[in-house]
Amino acid sequence: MTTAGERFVDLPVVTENAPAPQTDLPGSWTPADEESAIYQRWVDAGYFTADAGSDRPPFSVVIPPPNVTGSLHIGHAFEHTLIDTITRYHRMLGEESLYLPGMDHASIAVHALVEKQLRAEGTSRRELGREKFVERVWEWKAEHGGQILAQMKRLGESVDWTRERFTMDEGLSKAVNTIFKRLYDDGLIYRAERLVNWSPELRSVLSDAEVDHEEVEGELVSMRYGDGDGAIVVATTRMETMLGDTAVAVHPDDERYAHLVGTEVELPLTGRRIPIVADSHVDPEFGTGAVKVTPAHDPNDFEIGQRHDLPMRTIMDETGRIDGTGTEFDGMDRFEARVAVREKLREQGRIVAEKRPYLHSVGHSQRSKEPIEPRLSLQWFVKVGPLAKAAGDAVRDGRVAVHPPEMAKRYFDWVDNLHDWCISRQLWWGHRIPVWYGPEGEVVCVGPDEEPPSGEGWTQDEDVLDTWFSSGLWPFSTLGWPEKTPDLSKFYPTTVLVTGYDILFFWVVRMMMMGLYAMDGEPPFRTIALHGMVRDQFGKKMSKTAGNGVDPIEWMDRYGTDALRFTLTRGANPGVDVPISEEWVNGSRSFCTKLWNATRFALMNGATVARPVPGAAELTEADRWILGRLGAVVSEVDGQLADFQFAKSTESLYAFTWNELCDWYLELAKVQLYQGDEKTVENTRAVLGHVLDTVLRLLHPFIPFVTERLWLALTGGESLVVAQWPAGSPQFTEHRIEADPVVDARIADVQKLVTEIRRFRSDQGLKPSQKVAARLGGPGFEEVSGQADAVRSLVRLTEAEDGFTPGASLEVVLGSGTATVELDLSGAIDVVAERKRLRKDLGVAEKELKQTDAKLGNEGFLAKAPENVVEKIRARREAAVADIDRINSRLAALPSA
RNA sequence: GGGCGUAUAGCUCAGCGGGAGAGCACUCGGUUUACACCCGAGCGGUCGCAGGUUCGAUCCCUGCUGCGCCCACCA
Repeated sequence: MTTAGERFVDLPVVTENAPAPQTDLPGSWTPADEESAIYQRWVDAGYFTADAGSDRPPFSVVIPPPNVTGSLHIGHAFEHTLIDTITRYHRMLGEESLYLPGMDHASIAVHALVEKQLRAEGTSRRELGREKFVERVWEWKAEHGGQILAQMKRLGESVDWTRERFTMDEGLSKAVNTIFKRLYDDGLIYRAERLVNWSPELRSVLSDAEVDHEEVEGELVSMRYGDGDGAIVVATTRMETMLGDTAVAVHPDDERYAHLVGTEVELPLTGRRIPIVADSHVDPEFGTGAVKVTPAHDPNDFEIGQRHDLPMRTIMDETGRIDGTGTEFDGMDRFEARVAVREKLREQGRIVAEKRPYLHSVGHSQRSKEPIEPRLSLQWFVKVGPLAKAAGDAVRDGRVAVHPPEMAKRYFDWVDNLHDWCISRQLWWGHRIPVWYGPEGEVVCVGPDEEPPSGEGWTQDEDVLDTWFSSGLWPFSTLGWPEKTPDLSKFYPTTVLVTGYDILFFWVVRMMMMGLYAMDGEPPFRTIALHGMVRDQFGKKMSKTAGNGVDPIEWMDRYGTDALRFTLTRGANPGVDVPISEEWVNGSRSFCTKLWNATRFALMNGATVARPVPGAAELTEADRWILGRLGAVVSEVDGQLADFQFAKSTESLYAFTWNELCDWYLELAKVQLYQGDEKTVENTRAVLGHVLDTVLRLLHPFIPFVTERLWLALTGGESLVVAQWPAGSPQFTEHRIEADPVVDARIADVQKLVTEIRRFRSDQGLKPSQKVAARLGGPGFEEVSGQADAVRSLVRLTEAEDGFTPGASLEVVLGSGTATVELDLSGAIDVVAERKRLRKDLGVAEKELKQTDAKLGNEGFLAKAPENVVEKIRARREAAVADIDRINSRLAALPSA
């Protein structure tokens, strides 16, 4: 992504409707009272509404559509904060920015929810019938759906509410239908009988992506098929499937069984005889080296069955009950049957061995959590080969960037190994498959503007499409595709997709495939920015069962939205998980308060943006220092934000605001404001105004509310939302004061001097507020004498009067030389404390001398190290020697205890 | 089973070839006229273990160990 400097566009200067600047602020920021009004003002002003007709360069991003059933959890809050931060950044850069909101119809999740309600009412979706059920779902949506949208307002998201979309909207349904028809006509959608992932609870097929593998405790049971010489022992974790066995397989090279291959063995409990076949898939090392083969209920066995032309015996109905085996087990649930079959075989003395518990991995339905059942079934599939290749190539050839780049490998792993995608679901809520079957077995795929075939015997396919089928179209279906809308031409491809690495496979790959296909090779986004998962303060995954889940709404209530947003972005390194805890949110609130108070101080002291900052020649060293630092921070933050380095950019801003602006500049400014001449006071007010104005702009994408409130008070501008981003803008670069190394060194010396004096005072047990008479001098002090008043003020020293006799003295080594501080301590100094401190310093200096000596005595080092490094070490050694001398003479001068 | 990542202060993490850093926590001192949601000072680490490359390794390489994640059809 480019930075501001390269892509700056002028924003119109708006002054109408601008409130007058305030000179005073309330004592504290109360987010709960102000946020909603500020948000409403933004919406009313239309700041978030993108204009497709604008000639500014576009920026667009679509929300990863949350489930209509969902409410805002911490993961959303995180993702949405990042998206909103990027969007606000681009909007301030002057780009025509669209952040498009919406929701996903979440087929399976909605079924689960509404069916649960129906159960509570003593009915079911099948009793209700398809039409009534779907009606019922729409009612549910109207009443309870989309809670999350209101919560997004709470989070301050600058989304374009005029463009809100839902995957079941008319327009989006049309997009789904259009692309289905096109894929069908291109031969990329087909119907086939396959062994699929079946969820008995949903009574529907699931795609591979909707199946999670979990380690579970089962049992591995070995049992004997047949008797006498022809007997063979096989092992299984799923006893009940033996009812559907149609063969036993052994490895072709396995000599133990060579004599049995080609023979038949009697399958217990059924009376059927099944063949023993040789297949190289079998691992002779595992178990007995003989495998029971159930082609209709196991993917491996299915393949073995195909190779050996074995019959497929389906032994379960769609609810997972044993069915059609003609045994006593018919009608039993699969788990019930598992036990029953085992016990029956035990009675017959066929159980040879049992291993319990036996840990193995079993596929579970992601939604309903029950173990999936492989099942032979007629379903619709997308032939992903050509689509996946295009999706891979788009990243390979750089048309789409993956951020962080390491994640691209994972992306390739997926697109290169994708199996055909099962898209039909035996559900009712969703986009119904637009295929009609005729009385003579005709199959017609009906396009969006076509009439379905009429007449006797024509019926539409009962199934709906996988939810991810419509989500895959999201980046262009939401912009009006298949119509050629202004939105589509202005905002497609979207600039960036921000999402978690956990759905790279699920969703991102699908959008890539669909986008490239539907939009003639134009990818759906230029950059894929992947973020991590939110975790608790110990890095543990958050979950309800672990009890470490958190409610972002509660935190926003308690600490303010900005505090939550700032905490989330502070932890957001690209692709890395984010730990969060309430303590840290509290810390972020402190930062907002600090910012508030700094601005309040500035306003109380007449800070203004009305007067431009004068040139460097008229400014004090402190002014030039803070302005130089400000310029550096502007560039830093701009680069980091353009590169999705959220954590680094907030860290830069935090450190600058707190540790430089507040801790040092504001203190130095007090001296200028209270003791300076009129000119200095005016200049200081302008510098304060400018620095805060800039910092508030930089912080606005992260913490929009408090910055808006403060900026309006400070500048009287219309709104930060549409204010200019400082980097790259002429308004800011023209008068920019570059960092000056001499000035920086001077201020660094002031800081060191102040810190050393404070340390001395602290060691001596002086109360921080107690004023002490002192004489400052020495060659080093001469250099910083311009800041003498500031130093005295910062460490509570008063000017020594004539005839002053120091009780203690202190030497501070500065970059420009040594400064001496002589203090009247109104009595003897604490010799013990002082000696302790000096000894400690001496130890540090001696260690330094030893280390540098070792380096400088090393010939290899002198020969091969770069000159500047050697110089640095020499300087360090000299400084250490000087320190040792100084400390020793101080020690000698101390009165003995 | 395959792949990826990670190991730095009590906690969460930056740094990634030449002097160990931040925030929080902790200790001490503070009602300094923006801020106790604050200010100042301080304590705290042989940078997972073992080798190697280098004048020099927390940083690069190899191995080991721990942790995390993703993928996977071990009956």
